[in-house]
Amino acid sequence: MTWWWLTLASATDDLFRVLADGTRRRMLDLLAEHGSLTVSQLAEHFPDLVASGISKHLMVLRAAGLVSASRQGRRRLYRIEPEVLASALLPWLAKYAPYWAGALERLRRLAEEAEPPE
Amino acid sequence: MTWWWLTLASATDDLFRVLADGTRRRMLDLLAEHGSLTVSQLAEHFPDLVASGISKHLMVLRAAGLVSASRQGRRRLYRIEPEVLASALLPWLAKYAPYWAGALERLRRLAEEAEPPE
DNA sequence: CCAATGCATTACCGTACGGTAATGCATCCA
DNA sequence: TGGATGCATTACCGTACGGTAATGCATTGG
Repeated sequence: MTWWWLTLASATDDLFRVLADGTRRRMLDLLAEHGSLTVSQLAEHFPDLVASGISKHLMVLRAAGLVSASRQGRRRLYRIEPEVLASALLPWLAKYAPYWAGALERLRRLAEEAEPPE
Repeated sequence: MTWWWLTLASATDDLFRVLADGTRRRMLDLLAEHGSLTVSQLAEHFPDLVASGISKHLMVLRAAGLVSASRQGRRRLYRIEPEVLASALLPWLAKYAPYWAGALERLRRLAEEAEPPE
């Protein structure tokens, strides 16, 4: 059980709760793919959600530090913050790394070949 | 919104929802560390939970395939299934791998040095 | 300048989920 | 063999969370 007046949840805990929602993960995926996108560009991919829904998910992602926002005229540009995701996820993954030696090697090779956008 | 009569959630989605709970992640961590543990051995680490709570979390982990159980007399031995976690998590991680080249290299080196229990 | 655009924020609602209590069912031991 | 142990399962409750609707506030174009 969680209480609002106690912030004992670890950063890792917060992260997994943020990632537990499929819409937010798709938003992260889109931002990882394109580097940065405006809210309306993001919203195009979620026809089932109204604007406030999009906005709320982006608030959650911002609060977790997984994305950052900057004004661009009257639009708002969202950018992914990959290091935040890495620094929260990779330490946790390290506990299971011994089981995954081969798979991690493949993953690392993927990382070398591809280049991030921008 | 999710409806019970529609099982459109992807395996990845299920996985993140399972991992969203800190208790379940600690259970996985303990099993990753020890290889396999009985329910009461696991329960020792969760003094705030009653037995049914422990059992429910283990049910969720079992349903996701992240752990497997076998009878050991009147005890029940839980074992981690690391490949299931890997096959669900690593494809998702691959999308972000380009951002994490260095960190993944460190992680892979960790995997090489350490050996899994049993 | 003033209506329209782009987005944030708030209030509110229903469902999902974590928790406990109660019950039951094997298995072991004295 | 009968009570105790180890665990699963079910029913039930409160909170957290995802969703929409309504409102507001900059910014921009006509």
